[in-house]
Amino acid sequence: MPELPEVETVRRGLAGRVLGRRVTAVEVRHPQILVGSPETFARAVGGCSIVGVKRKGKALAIELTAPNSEPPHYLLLRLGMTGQFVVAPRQAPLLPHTHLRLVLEEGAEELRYRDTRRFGRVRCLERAELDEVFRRLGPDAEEISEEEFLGALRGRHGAIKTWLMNQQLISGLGNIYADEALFVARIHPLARAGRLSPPAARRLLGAVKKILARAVALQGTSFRDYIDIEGRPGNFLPRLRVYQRTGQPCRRCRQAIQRIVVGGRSSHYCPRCQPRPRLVAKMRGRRIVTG
DNA sequence: GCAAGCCTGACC
DNA sequence: GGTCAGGCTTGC
Repeated sequence: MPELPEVETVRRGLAGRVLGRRVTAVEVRHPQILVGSPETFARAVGGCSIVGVKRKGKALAIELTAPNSEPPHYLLLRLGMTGQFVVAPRQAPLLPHTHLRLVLEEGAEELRYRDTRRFGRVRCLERAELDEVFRRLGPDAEEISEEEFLGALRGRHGAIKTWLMNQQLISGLGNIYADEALFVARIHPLARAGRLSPPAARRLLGAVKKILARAVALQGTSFRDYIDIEGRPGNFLPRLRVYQRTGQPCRRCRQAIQRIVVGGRSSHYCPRCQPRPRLVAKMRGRRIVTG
């Protein structure tokens, strides 16, 4: 599932591979993955040069300039759950679920968007619209400051796991890295976000950044479908400590990893390393009673 | 029938 | 405003 490290790997791949190249032809094979009409999309994108690739959270934006020097516009990509964006030789066989082809200048290669589940979306936007999309996202999880992180936790009554995956508060984390960060920070996924102690909150921020940096360095996690623009899987899978390891021994204490559902999403954690915070509250209550 | 990210809409 | 449930989609 493409989260920040996977999207960043795609961004770097594109920046090193297609910058400066022109899109000479557009083929929309499945309009459902587009926001807006295929005709408008093809007209806006065809003939443009790729001049930049930006990312915020899991959102990827390819900056395009038209030959007639109109203001730049952007291709916004959200890979959803099974989206793949690859550079392929034009004559390479078309795999099933290939929904979009962007032919690159000289005609030997093309960019292809593939998406089995079709949860992803591709959209062509003007600068002001992209700014609005990015503005609605919380600070990028790689760049968020301690002040922003602690401020966003304040007053939140929901579970910390759900909070980590709320893209309006902090952008870039999905189910994999949210579970992994909570394990590293030794915080139970059901702990109330706004009730984390300042040390626990700082520990969580440190864990988020550490996990993301390591995953980016290893080109992300290929749990199922994720590949980079050259078709290569990520290398972080063997480093996962809790995600999808239900019943397997914790790498720290050997206790069996448990799975619970939080906010409708499966959550994996170690019951010994990530104890329920409620116990602390009970003990505090008893201490007052026994004086 | 379940899993996922993200959007929409219902509810307080 | 926050919070939660439902729907999209298809391979397992």
